[in-house]
Formats: sequence, C-alpha cells, structure tokens
Amino acid sequence: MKRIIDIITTEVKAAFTACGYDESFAKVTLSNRPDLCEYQCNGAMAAAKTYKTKPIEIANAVVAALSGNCMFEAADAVMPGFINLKLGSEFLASYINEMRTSEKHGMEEVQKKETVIVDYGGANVAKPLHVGHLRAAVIGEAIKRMGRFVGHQVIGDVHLGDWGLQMGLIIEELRDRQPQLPYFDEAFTGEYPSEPPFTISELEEIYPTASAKSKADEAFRERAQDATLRLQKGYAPYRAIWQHIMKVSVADLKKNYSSLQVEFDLWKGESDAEQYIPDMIQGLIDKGLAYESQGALVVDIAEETDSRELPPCIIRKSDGAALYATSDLATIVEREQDFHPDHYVYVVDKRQELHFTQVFRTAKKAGITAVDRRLDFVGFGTMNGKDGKPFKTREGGIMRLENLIAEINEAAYERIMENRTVSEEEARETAKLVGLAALKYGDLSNQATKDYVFDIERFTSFSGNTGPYVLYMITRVNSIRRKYEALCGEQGIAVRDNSVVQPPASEPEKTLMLSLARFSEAIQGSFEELAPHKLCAYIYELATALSHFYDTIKILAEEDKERQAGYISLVTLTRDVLRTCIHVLGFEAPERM
RNA sequence: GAGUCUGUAGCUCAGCUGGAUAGAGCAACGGCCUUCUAAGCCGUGGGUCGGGGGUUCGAAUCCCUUCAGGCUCGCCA
Repeated sequence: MKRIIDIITTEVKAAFTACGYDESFAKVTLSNRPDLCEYQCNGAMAAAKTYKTKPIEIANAVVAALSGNCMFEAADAVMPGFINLKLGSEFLASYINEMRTSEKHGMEEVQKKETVIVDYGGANVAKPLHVGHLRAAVIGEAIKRMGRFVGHQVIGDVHLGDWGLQMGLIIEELRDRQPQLPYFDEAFTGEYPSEPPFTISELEEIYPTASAKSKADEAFRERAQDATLRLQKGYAPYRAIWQHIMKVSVADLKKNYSSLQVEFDLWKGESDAEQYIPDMIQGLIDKGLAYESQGALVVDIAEETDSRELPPCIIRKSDGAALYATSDLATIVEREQDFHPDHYVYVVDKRQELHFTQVFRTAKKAGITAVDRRLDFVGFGTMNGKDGKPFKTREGGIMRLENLIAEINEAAYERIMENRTVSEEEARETAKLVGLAALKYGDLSNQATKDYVFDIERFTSFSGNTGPYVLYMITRVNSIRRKYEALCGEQGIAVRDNSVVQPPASEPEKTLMLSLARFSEAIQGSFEELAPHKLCAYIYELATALSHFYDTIKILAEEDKERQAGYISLVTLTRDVLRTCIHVLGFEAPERM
C-alpha cells in the first residue's frame, strides 16, 4: 500500500496544480509543530519568489482548493505562508485498517530489487571476539535485516581475517610445543589426523603467545613469515593445520555471533580471495594503472576535486607480498563474479575510511566494478567507557565479547529480580532477551559514525529511550490480550482480536495511529540512509505513543464491545509493528517480563 | 603541518538537503495506583545550539573565520 506521506502529497500536489502553481512546490513533511498540525507544506513560501505573489495568498488558494477534501479534518494557511494539515479520523482509521490486513504492515516492496552485499564482522581467526567487533556485528546485522525487509536480496559476509602472518605464527608456535606432530615431519607420508591438535581455548592462548614471541625473537618471526608463505603456496602439512585452525575457530565464532543473534550467509575470508590476486594485479598493470614506486606496486587514486592529495593505493609490497588493499580488491573481483551486486555496504571502524576510499576508487578505475556501482562505507565510531575513553575491562585489558554479554545479562537479571517474583529459570531466560535488547538498542540508537558511551546501567534501565523499555511496552500489550481473553470467557462472549479499528475519538488514539501510519517511511528511510538509529527513534516514538494510550484508555473497562474490540486490534497492531521493528534491528521480546 | 569528524540542558543524545516557540531520555522537584504489569504516565525547572562574522524574509542547519577535542595521513589489518 502507498505510504501515507505520498497519499497526502498527491492531494496537495493536485491542489497546487489546480491553483496554477507547479506541483514541485507541494512538498509535504511531518509537522514540526504538533500543537498546530500533523503534516505541513512550506511550498507556498518557496513558490512566492517564482510567482511574485505573497506566500500567504498562495497558501490561501491551496487551502481553498483542499477544502471539502475528506482526507483532511483541517487545512489552514498561517502567516507567513505555512499550510497546516490535520488528517481526517475516518481516513486515518481506514489507513490503519489497511495496514492491519496487509503483509508487512502495508509496506510496499521496492520496485527495483537489488543485490546488496553487507560486509561486516571482520573477525580474525584464532582470536576471540572482543568489544571492537561488537559494533560491526550489531550495525551490520541491522542494515542487512532492514535491507531484506525493504525487499532487497541482501547477503551478509563475515569476511574473516584468515590468511595473514597470524597463521604462520600459530604454526611455528605449535611446532615449538608439539614437534612430534606429523605436520612437522618432512618424511611423513600418511594421512593427517582428522582431530585438531588444540582446542579453541588453547588456540586463543597460542596466538598471543606467538605474537609476543615474534616481537622479541627475530628468528621466530622469520620462521613464521616463512611458514605463512609456505601455507599460502599450498604446502600440504601447513594447509592441514590451517584447516584445523579454521574449523575450531569458525565453530567458536559462530557460537559467539549466534548469541548476539547475528548470522552470516557467507563465511568467506581473505583466503578465498587469494586466488583472484594474480590476475587482478596483472590487469591493473596491463591497463597502465599500476606502476612501481619506491619498490612497491601502486595505483594512483587522486582526483581533481580532492581537498588534498590522497596517497596512492598500494597493491603489492616491495617484498612482493599482498596486503590489505590487495585482498579487499580481490574480494570485490570474487563478489562481482559470484553475485553481481548492485550495492556494497562495508560496516567497518571509521578509521579505515581512507583505505576504503582507495579500494573503491581503484576498483572503479580498473573496471572491477561499474563506475556507478554504489560502494558505501559505513564507518562506525568507538565504544567508550563512562570515562570517555575506549571501553576496557576494570583491569584495563580488552573486554571479550562473551564477557560483555554475560555482564549485561547479569545486570538485566538483577533488574528483573528486584521488581518481579518470577522463577529463577524464567528470569534467566528473560534476562538474555532483555540484555541483548539493552546491548543492541544502546548501540543502534546512537548515530553509527559517532563514538558513544557504553553505560550498562543506563542501557539496562526500563525507563527512557532503551531496549528494555520497548520490550516492556510489547509485553504490556500481551498482558492486555491475555486479560481480554479471560474477560471474554467470563462474560461468555467471543474473543475478537481481528476487529476493525474505529476512527480515533481521543488525542492519544490519534497520536498512536499517526505514529503507526509512518511505519513504512521509517523503515525505508532508515535503510536508504543506512541509519539504524532513525529506526530506533521511530520505535521509541511509537512505544511512547502506545504507553500514553495505555495510560489514558482503559481497554478492559470499555463498555462498548465494538469499540473495545477495535482497541484490541489497535494495540495488537502496535505490538506487531514494534516486534517487526526490533526483529529488523536484530533482537526479540519475551512474552512477558 | 594537511585533511577529516565532533562541539546542542548538569549528564547521554536527537534535530543538520534552512522554516514557526531548539527536542528526548537520565538526574532534580511536584503530582497520578479500589481499573489492562507504577519496570509506567503527567507536570515544573534547566540551553549564549563552542566563539565571531556573513548569505536572506528566515540559520543549530549553508559559507568564511577562530577556539577546543578525536581520528587519519604509502608498504599493519
């Protein structure tokens, strides 16, 4: 179904045209003065210059043309030339009823379905997820789900860091610890064991140890570099170790991401792009784009409009090795081949913006992607502690993601227990949902590009603009519905939860309906701008409108059964829209809390 | 040094493609539970939109300048 703003705009355009003014001035926006109106059009003031007429005269003429239109309860022209609109109750109720009976609450699918790759995650194999990975996962997952809900084909790729020096470090450290393993026996010809020679926790300990050793021990570092090179060349024993590392590590990563309700369609990594590198580099050379500079192979990406000269993109180090940009470019080659994406979205720390500018420009210059391909960099800021500095554990170390989740779940659990007496088991289960909502909403409600303060106490609070508050509103509707069903049972009347919503008879009702009616716009706008915080703002507005309605109108005490059933439909729709929204952001509500 | 982002209420943040009286939440204070979860709702106080210029009917929003802070600036990812 059409978006409500478009329906209104169509009417206002017709009025402008009827008065002899161009319809391009008939831009309708949500009112910024809710005390005066619900929607407004400022086009009369913009048109005044073109037509050399006083704005108020234009506004008066348009308002006159709108009079009698039953879509509006009121259309007023106000000095100096505002056109203030209030929607008719019947029209609004019919819009809400259409939403109730439509798929996806009436959101129209995009006309042009695009293939979108969302690259988020950026986890490294053999290293635990830490808070630095949180934002990518949370924001990326929300963008992926928004895109899907809007109607696109969206592919989420974790893009693992699985091919660097870290692999050589692990192999050499393993050799030092367990030299008897067949992988290190040059003469070994049998089949390598199917069981990995380490567990995930051993692996997570091996890597930092090896990393530290490589900094102090030059010989060890050289061995690791050599091992990395042999692995990349396909040396079978190392390849076998690498397989073990991947298997153990990916299983653990999946577990951790899954506890965040983050799911990837692709578990590709740098290693998968490896095979595309030689041809890609040769292509850059053949096109005359890549040249040697200070021993490295680089591509110029500077453009005349740049406010400063940007450094070239280095695609091969002077020692011949590939690096970050090489791998990212090769990944684009792979993705073009596999998916022909219309749109790429990279959700990465904002400090990497220059790198992605270089990669994007190189990709376009080299024809790896079309020149007009949409390549978006969604750079996110740092998660800070309450002191305004990057978030650390109390001891000052890097916080593991699973510890952070455990901590926030514990905080949610305590909140639940201080207010309600539910079973231990139920409180624990609920706390997981509440904790995740607190964590994700706390992150998503901030603008992605900005740094933000991570404050467990504030995020887990049930009041204010928080995840738990939104969940609470949802559970209150569940509660009403349970009580309503019980009431119908007592009174021996049929439960009606799919009745027609009546035209609003009070201000809280109308406010709630107006909020509901903006659902499509909210979710589409949020995806188009790749801005999940806008969807959060909408959710909070809708939840607040629901709360106000809840407080004012006592549904179960309503005598008029027709109206009562309409109320049930209205709050049920609100609950469902809220549930859809939070699902799209990547978390869920409990049945009760 | 160059580039870039940020600076809005005591705190955490919206608003920034120019529109009417700059909004929320938290904290503070004051109301509202014989009625659907008060984990809520309503109200009050609180702001030189970092400073200074400019553009125009109108600027938190656009331009210039300046101050403060963050980040980035060719072989790490």
